[in-house]
Amino acid sequence: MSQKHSVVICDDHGIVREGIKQVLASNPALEVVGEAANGLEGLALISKLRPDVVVTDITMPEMNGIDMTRELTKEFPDIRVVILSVHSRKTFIMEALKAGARGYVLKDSAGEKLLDAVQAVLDGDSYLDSPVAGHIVDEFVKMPSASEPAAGGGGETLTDRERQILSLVVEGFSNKQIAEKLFLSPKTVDNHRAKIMSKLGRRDVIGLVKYALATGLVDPDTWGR
Amino acid sequence: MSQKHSVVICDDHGIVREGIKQVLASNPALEVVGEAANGLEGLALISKLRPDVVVTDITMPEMNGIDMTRELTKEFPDIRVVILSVHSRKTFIMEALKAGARGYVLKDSAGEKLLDAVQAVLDGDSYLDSPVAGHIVDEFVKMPSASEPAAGGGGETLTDRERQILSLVVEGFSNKQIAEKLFLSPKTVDNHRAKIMSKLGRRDVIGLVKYALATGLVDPDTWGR
DNA sequence: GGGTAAATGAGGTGGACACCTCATAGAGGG
DNA sequence: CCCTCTATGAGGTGTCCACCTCATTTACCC
Repeated sequence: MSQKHSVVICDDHGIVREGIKQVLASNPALEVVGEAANGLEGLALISKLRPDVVVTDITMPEMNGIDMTRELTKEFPDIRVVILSVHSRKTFIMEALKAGARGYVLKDSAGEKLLDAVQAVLDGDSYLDSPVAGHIVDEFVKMPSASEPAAGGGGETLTDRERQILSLVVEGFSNKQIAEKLFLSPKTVDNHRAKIMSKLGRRDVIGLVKYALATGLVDPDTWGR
Repeated sequence: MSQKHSVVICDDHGIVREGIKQVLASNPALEVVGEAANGLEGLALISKLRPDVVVTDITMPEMNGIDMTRELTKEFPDIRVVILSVHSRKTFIMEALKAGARGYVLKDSAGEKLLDAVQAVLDGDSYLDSPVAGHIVDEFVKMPSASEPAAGGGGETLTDRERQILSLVVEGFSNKQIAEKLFLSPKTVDNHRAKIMSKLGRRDVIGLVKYALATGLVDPDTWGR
């Protein structure tokens, strides 16, 4: 008899975490061992707790769910990630899967789908919500043998670090604040920033914000709070 | 004892509805009698079921939660409405209260607050989540006299010129470009800009962009590219 | 092992901007 | 008629940032 499978939940809204917890509770083989409100918190918690599965939102302050997933699967390839998001756009799904997520469920869907997804990734399978699966199929059909899709739309691909810093810039943090947050020199942040702008062909912060909103790096709905 | 109080839930995300239901289930005096995924559905359902309380999101397709509340309280003044939202902006809260909502809880908050809010409105009271209450207090403090503009730094009314310049700033134009466009001295634009920031209590361009998007000064859909 | 890319960091320069005071001129209200 | 609000403009100061070059370390790939 195998013991319970541990789950960590990441979402910036308390009510949503509550909902996920309650949904997962209906499967007695699952145990929620921790919760985090953003990607950075999540990473810290997960590397401490080493859960079997992580259920995470995409749009979160500090660090988004996709960047977190990317870090996570790099360091702990055994941990399965299920993305639970409001976004059904192809770019999100592609990014999430490339980052290493094995499950993708829309928040519109019933709780049962989340349970199925968690079960699937625990079995080593993948699970895509049906509207999501449709988009992915479209994508592969359209792709002949492309080398690099260069997701993010703009032109060049940003590195992990660059995306992370970009999202902090767009949140409104200054170079100095970002440097303190990430334990870097302000000069390093400046350099990353310059690289980002050169890659994206933008000349100011507003251009970066537009890029971030257009590509969904930040959520247009909750960003403007 | 009195019989159970009936509740209808409106939210466009299944998982969130699930969460709300589970939270409310911990109070045995409450019974969720129906769910809707948008305001129109909600209105139809509510006029059929006549629940004691409605718990609703703001952002929903077809009809948003505030418009729904307005219709609702006009037709059925006895039905209490609790808003459950991600938005902590004053404008949302004020609109919701003016529309007739008696409770306002942020999704960031713990589920317990929602239970308290539902209990409060059932008792005929009002309930405002603490960060929300803070904003409302700001609003009333600001009202009696505008003699102290610098102190609060809260939301004040912009003049036409200020709004015009703000929208150009948010579009990404520099002070110099705006000056040329409006046949002004760059210094004048700078002064307006300073006044705007002082009025809105923001310290950088990103703050201005957030304000403009949140208040609809620029169109979130077309702005991003 | 050499090439390439990413991440880190430093130096310097100029420009844009946030923040301050001050001044003037017109519109509107008591 | 004064008083306030708005719009216009100027002066100055300091900070942050965009843009440049250069250097080091790590890592991955052929």
